[in-house]
Amino acid sequence: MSDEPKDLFYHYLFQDNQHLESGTGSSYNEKPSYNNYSQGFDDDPSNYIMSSFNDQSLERPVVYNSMASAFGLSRPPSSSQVFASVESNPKPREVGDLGGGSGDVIVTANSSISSSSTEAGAEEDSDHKSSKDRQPKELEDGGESSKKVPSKAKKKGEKKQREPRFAFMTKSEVDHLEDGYRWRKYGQKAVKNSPYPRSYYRCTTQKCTVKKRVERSYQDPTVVITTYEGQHNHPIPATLRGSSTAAAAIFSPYCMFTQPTAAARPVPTFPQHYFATHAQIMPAQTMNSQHHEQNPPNNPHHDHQLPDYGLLQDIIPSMFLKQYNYEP
DNA sequence: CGACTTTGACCGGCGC
DNA sequence: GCGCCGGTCAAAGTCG
Repeated sequence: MSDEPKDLFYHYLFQDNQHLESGTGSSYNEKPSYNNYSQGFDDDPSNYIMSSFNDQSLERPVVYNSMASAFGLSRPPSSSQVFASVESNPKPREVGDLGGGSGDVIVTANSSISSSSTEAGAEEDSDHKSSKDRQPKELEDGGESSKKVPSKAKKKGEKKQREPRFAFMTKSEVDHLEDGYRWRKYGQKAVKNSPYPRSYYRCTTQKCTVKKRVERSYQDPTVVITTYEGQHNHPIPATLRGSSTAAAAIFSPYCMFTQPTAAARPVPTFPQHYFATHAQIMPAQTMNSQHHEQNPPNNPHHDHQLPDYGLLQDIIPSMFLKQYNYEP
């Protein structure tokens, strides 16, 4: 990740999501002011996560079972508060960058969501297995080690194709949030200008190429940025080691997010039940004020102060349904 | 013993 | 070409 968002253009969908304008990319300077805990993202390059709402057909999509199924991605992590953004069809670029399109969705919700990865048959492939054509360190004299070298990968000049990505900014005490899938950590890197490392995970299911990155915002350490890349081509594992998250997931036609799990130890910021049945897109200003109010999470009056900004399915372009073969 | 994490090395893209 | 940086590999270590 770089110091600056480079060529990124982004567009905050919640600002004009009334008319569902396809993001043509407002400039970097037009970003809105943010609330306390998300203001860190303003300066965090990781925050410049795009979604490409370039689809022309913006007819109302059908009900989603979950964002995961809608996008064919992993479930968002369990947590009390989640900001999300989508990158649908990213142009080839450095994997570290989160940029790509335009349009940004911020979703707040409590907790983990229902699962159901679609059989989407994603564009299986690719870049990860072939990613490297490097040689093992010690292979010179053709010892047995040379066998370890898998293959050659891509032809030269062939740019990597990036899987669609979905990023969540989550207020949570734990870095790696339980999301129902099993992950294997395959790397950790220090993040430039951040005291917090970035961890790289890969889905442990065979032939599943989904990856995710987890890092903590350096400006607001209470916020975790989780980025999913790719689509699961399998259901959530029936049994999850040390957790019953998968089994505990609540499936509702409208529900993306379910009750928090103990594993996630979410920080209670919103009323626990408020988002239980509605995934909501909320303007940044709203989150702003809510945050500044600092109402206790279980204040019953607080519930009524939360305006309804509509359901997620009302603003997500139908392109995702098509792209990921989602069948309602 | 298998599954998973840690960690240093390596690779490739990109800017200068 | 060089250096920086993000991403990945894979050997070694850890854990249950």
